[in-house]
Amino acid sequence: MATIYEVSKLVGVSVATVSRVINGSTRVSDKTRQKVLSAMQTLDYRPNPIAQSLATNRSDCVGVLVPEVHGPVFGAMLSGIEAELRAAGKFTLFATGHNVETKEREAIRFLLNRNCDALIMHVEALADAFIHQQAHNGPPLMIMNRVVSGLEDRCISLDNEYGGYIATSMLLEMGHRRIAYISGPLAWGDASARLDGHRRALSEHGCKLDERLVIESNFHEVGGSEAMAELLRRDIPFSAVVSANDEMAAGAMDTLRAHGVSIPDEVSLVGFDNAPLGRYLYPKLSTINYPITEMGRMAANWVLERVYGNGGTSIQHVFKPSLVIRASAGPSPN
Amino acid sequence: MATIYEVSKLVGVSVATVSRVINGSTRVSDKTRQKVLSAMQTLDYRPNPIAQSLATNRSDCVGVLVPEVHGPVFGAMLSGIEAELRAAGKFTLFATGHNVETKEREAIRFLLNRNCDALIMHVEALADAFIHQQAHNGPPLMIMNRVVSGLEDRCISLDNEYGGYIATSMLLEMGHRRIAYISGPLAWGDASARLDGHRRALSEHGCKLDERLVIESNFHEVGGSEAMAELLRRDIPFSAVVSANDEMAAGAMDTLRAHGVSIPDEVSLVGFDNAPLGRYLYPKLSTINYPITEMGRMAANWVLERVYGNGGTSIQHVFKPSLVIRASAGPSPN
DNA sequence: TAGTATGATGTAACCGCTTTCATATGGTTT
DNA sequence: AAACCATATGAAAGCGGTTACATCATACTA
Repeated sequence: MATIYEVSKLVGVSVATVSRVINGSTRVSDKTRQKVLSAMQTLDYRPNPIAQSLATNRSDCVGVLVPEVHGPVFGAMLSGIEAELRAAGKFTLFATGHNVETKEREAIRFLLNRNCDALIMHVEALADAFIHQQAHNGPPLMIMNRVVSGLEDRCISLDNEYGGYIATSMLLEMGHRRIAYISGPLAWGDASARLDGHRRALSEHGCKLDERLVIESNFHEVGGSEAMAELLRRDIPFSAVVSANDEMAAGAMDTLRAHGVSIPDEVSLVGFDNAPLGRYLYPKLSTINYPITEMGRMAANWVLERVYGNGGTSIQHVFKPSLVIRASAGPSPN
Repeated sequence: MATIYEVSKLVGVSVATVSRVINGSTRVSDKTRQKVLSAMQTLDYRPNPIAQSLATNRSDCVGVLVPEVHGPVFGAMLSGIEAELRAAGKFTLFATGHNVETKEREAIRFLLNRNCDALIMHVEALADAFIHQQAHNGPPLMIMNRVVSGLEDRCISLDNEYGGYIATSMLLEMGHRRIAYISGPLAWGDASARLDGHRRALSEHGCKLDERLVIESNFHEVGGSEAMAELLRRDIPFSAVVSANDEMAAGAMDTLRAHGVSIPDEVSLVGFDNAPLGRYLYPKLSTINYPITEMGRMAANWVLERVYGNGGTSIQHVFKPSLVIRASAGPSPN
């Protein structure tokens, strides 16, 4: 690989001048610039990014920390982030944290080790205090799907409460009155916000919440399945169920079918996230759209603007979910 | 951030000695090593990886090029790669190529720009010739899901022919004799190999292939749906269908249901890939397992061994698919 | 006891680029 | 014509490490 020295030698100028051409400085005469450019072409010269990084103390790398690489939500988020960053010539470095505190910590260390210019992270296990500290010491931070108080301008999140609200509202408007709810772990902010939305919808429609119809589960398919089994066991009538994510809805659907309950004729079902799997279920799952790809893009744009001074996309911190109406929810049978 | 100079100053040795400690060279006395280590601790010193890269001409980054970041197959592959590389302290840099030649080329350039020590790529659009050239000039290459002749030792792939073979064999053993086949684009190696396996199974069981029951589609859900519609339109009897991937099987299932065909009572259905979606379909999809995560791990291990000299995992180039038996396939009704 | 391995450490060049500061050149202004 | 300015370019000092080579004790050999 040719170096800047060879280019400068070929043209007969100093490396400083070549560097100026590379970096688009105006302080180079047109004639020289042309000669340098053509020499770069001739030698198939490309600046060594490592050397540039060392000299400028920038790496052009953005670290992305997610619980998992795969799965509908994180995959889509990564997709959005990668697309934006690459379009701007920046590199995406990723690591997984598996929602385990030690692993998340270690992943951050790992990414910082690489001198990332910024970090975009989706962490569940780390305490707010740690995030604050990180935000104040390290490189700029963008936090996904979580609102850390005092760092609101660094967070991009979904209005989960509103999502829970519209899910339940839709069912109420279809005439349902007894609506069960399968929640995620209430220790997690998104899960509890979604449930809050459910509560608000009920109360705004003058419907009182029967606590026995709320089950806290774990966001997994099996959990949803078990939660539904428990609901049926309790033998309290309900004509609709909201599940705080699509995976649990899939499990719930399985259990309902196993019990011979027809969807949506006897029981309506609404999920949350608009994961691809919802389209494969039978009947296809009504759900709440979670614009995670755009949220990823937005995070990337924030970084591009804030760290690299590219463009001026105005940044949106809170995204609104929306209804996705499919076959699994219908009018109340009563 | 502390530098190696500050460490050397604090201990009162030269930077060379500190560097030796960092790199685990034996040529340092125990006493000195201890002093250096504790000074590093005191200063919270971590070597600057950029500077190390510049000096050693290694980046500790492995570039990964996939068509898409999300989706069941690539997500799972990335997962395997990232896990292995990170365990070894290497960084994963990724880029997407969208199966478009210009984009794949550009992505490679992008990754090489970053001085990746190795490349793991899943490319569809690039010609063998280009890959050969890349393999001979650039850093070590690992090619996923494709066998490039002359570079077999750089490829990790699935025995697609065998997968097609066992899918159809299973149906034959269940008594099916008229088996339709929905294929992926036959220009792609994996799609045509899968169909070859189907052919072999039929002929080994003394069953002759009715070409009218083979439809070339596009690996997408809608394509599968349309292919099935076409099969039904042709009105040639069949009691089972093999789909060359799960997505098309999902589409096919939809169409069958829309036509009131019961699965598996009237028609058995088998997919390919063992994507998560298969578990969500109703009835749950029988399919062929594609051990993509392990293949990703294997690729990463190859890189670790070949490029970084870590460990000696013996490398497996061709993986065998296996049956996943679920509800969508049953005995022939005849 | 002089001669010689051997192991620990230091010196300094180098990796490829950026950037500050100094210098040269030619054109304006007065 | 002297004084001044703007502009293009070069020289050289970093950035933070690695490593070939030199040096210096120390211990061992004969």
